[in-house]
Amino acid sequence: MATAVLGEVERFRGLLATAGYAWTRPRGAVLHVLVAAPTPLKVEEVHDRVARWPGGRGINLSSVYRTVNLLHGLRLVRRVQLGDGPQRYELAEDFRGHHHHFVCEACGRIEDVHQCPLEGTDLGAGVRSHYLELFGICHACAGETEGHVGV
Amino acid sequence: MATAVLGEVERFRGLLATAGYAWTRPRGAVLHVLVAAPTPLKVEEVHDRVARWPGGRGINLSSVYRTVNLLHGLRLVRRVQLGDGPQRYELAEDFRGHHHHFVCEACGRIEDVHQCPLEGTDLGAGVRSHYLELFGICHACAGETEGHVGV
DNA sequence: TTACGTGCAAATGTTTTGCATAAAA
DNA sequence: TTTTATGCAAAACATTTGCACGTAA
Repeated sequence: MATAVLGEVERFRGLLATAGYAWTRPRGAVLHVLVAAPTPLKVEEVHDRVARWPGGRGINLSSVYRTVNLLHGLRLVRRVQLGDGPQRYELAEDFRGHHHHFVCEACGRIEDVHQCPLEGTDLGAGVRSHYLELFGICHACAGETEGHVGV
Repeated sequence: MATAVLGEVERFRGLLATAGYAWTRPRGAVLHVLVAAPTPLKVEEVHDRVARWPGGRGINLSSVYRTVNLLHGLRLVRRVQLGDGPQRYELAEDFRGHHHHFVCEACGRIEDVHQCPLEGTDLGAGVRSHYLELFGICHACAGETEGHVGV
C-alpha cells in the first residue's frame, strides 16, 4: 500500500523531470498527499497533510498553491469545484480514470462515481469535455431513522 | 419585451412579499437585471447593470451580494460556477427551465443547453440533483480559418 | 555555480459582516 | 412607529505575487 504510493510518486517525479522541473521537498510532499488522498482536497487540507509528512513541517502555503498550480498546468492534477467552498485538487483522469463525484448533502461526504452517466451520449458538436457532479443523500444518511440536520 | 420583463419582475415582487421580505430599490434593480439577462452573471456584472438602471445609481455592491444571497436562499435564483472565476447567478430553474451551459473555451461565450443529456438516465439511488457544464469550441469559433488565442 | 524554487509578507480579488442611518411596512 | 434593509467601511477568506535567500541540478 505505502509501496504503491511511493511507486506512483516516483512516476510523477519522472514526469516532472521530463517537463524540466526540479524535484523539491514541497513538490514531493504535495504529490505524496495527492497520491494518497481518496477524494479531492482543498489546498489548505493538502497543506495540513503535508505538515504531517516526515520532513513536511515548514512548507509554506504559498508553495502548496504554486505546486498545485504547476501540476494543474501540466495536466497532472485536476481542479474540482463541489458546490460552494474553495477549489479542490485530485490526480488527473490519466491516473485516476474518468470519474465524477457524488456529494452527500446531509453529511458532506464525497464519493467517486466511476460509472459515467454520459458515456455513449451525444453531447453535440463542439463539446470537448464535460463537468458533472451529483448531489443527494448517501446510503448511510438515508439509513438513519431520523434526520437531524442543523438546529 | 420590456413588458414581459416587468411582468416577471412583478411576479418576483409577489413571491418576496409572500416570504415576508420588503420590496426595495436594490432588490427591484437586481431582479430587473437578472430577469433581463440571457446568461448567468457575476455579482460585479449585476452591480454594473444595476447602476445603469433608472434610479439604480448608488446601490452598493454589498446590497447586491445580500440580494443574490437572499434570492438564492429562497430558491429564486441559482448559483452557477463555470470553470474558474467567481460565482454567477441566474433565475432558478422554476423560471428558466432545467438547463445546462456550454462554455466556449476559445471566446468564453456561454450558451444555454436546454436539451439535458442526462434526461431519462438512471443516476443511482440517492441522487437528487446534478450539476453539468459542457466545454468546447462554439460554432462561430470553429468556423474561423485561423485560431489566434493568447500571444 | 547558476538557474530555479521557496519562504515570507504584502497585495489582490471576492464575499461577508458590524453598525449607524434610512426606508419599508 | 417599529422592524427591516441599506450604505459604508472594515474584516474575512482564498489565492497570487515580489523579492531576497536557499537549494537542486
